[in-house]
Amino acid sequence: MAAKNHKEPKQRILDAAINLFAQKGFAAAGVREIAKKADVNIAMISYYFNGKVGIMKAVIKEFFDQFLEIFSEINEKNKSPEENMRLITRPIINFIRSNTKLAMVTYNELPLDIPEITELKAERTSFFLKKMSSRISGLGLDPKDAFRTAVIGTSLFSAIMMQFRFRPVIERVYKVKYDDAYYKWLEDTITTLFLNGIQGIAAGKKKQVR
Amino acid sequence: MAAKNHKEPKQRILDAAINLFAQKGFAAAGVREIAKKADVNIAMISYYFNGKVGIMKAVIKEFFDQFLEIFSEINEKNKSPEENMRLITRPIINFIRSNTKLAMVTYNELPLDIPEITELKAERTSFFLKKMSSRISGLGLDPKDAFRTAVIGTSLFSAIMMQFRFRPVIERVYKVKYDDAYYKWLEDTITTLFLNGIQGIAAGKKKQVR
DNA sequence: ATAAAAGTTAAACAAACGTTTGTCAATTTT
DNA sequence: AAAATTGACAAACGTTTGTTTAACTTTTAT
Repeated sequence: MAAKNHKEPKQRILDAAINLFAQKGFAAAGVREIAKKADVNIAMISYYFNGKVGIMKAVIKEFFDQFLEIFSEINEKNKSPEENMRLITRPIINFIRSNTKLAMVTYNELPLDIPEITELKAERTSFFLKKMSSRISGLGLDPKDAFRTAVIGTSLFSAIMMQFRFRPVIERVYKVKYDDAYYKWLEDTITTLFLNGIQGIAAGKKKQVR
Repeated sequence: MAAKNHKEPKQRILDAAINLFAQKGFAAAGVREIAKKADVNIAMISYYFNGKVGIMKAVIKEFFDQFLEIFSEINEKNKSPEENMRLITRPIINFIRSNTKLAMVTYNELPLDIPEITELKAERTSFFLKKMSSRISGLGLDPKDAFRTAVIGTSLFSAIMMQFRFRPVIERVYKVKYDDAYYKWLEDTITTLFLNGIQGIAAGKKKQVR
């Protein structure tokens, strides 16, 4: 139950909190539970984070800081549309795969009202919105139509996120393992889906059935 | 603050709970707050729902019961692919529009661990998964590839859901109002996006910019 | 009209909540 | 070596949590 002690206490608290927030939500995870899992005294939470919501602030900052760094900066003009689309889907999938709980906590708590965090959330979310919008507009859409590209960009992110949120059900119902092969397949599927739609998927019969 | 008294107490509790759950999440919403908003004594919650999680059970049941009823039963063979796609996107958008908070509560709490509800969630979610999968497979994809159509179906639902979860940010950043015109435009956009992808959207220049 | 059932209430329950206090050990600075 | 700062701890703080009890009123059934 207790955590590994080879990390700094502050980091141990953050790790434990992310795990518990992902499992039961921010409000349902108690500070005693977090402290126990982090193998740390309860008082250390206020000492390092100024209270429970301070942890959530740190979580949100960490997610957005890391996420906004994942894209290679430029869309190469000489690459195919599919390859350019892949340059968006791949980093998103890989990032969420490596930071599943961090992403799920942030995604889950974003629409919820936590008074002390409202400003931080609004600021980071609008930045996220613009980033996704600009990445999508590099695919041949009108850059002036930022609203449309924002809707598409958030749809893409949410669609990928959904595969992680529903992982337990999907694995059980369709007898699927979330392994390397699956993530490769998911990248292909999402890429084709968002580039050419369901008709694009139906046309590409070369893909094997899973 | 207090609710309208022309409804039955049980329904008032449910309405108040859905509103508060949507605003701050299940765990953060207290029974006293719910009772106050419903204009009902606290004890009535245990009386009608056997406690707080009983309300959540009722919420989940209501969402899935209502959602699984929205689709017209058959995909008409003589309609265009776009019209058949629209027969999926339109009811989803309309339903979430009319039941935004109910949908947001369910969507938000689904991945979270609430011990007494695990079974109910699993059962309903897998049913939801299969329903979405079968609807998508009617669009020209191989019905035997249920896993692929499930991924597409959940992506579609999540993409639409995202537009409601991010509504405050989107409205502010892009100066958009969520009115009839917006929902019509959203239906067009999501329909084209999932049927023909971003390239389909880029090709359809007849659509006006918002 | 009488009895039984259902609905409603205020008050109290123990348990859990997040935070803070005061004390002591360890480290760093002077 | 002395002083100051930082890190860590057990214990207690006052609230708030979800639930239940017992008394009471209203409605329904006999």
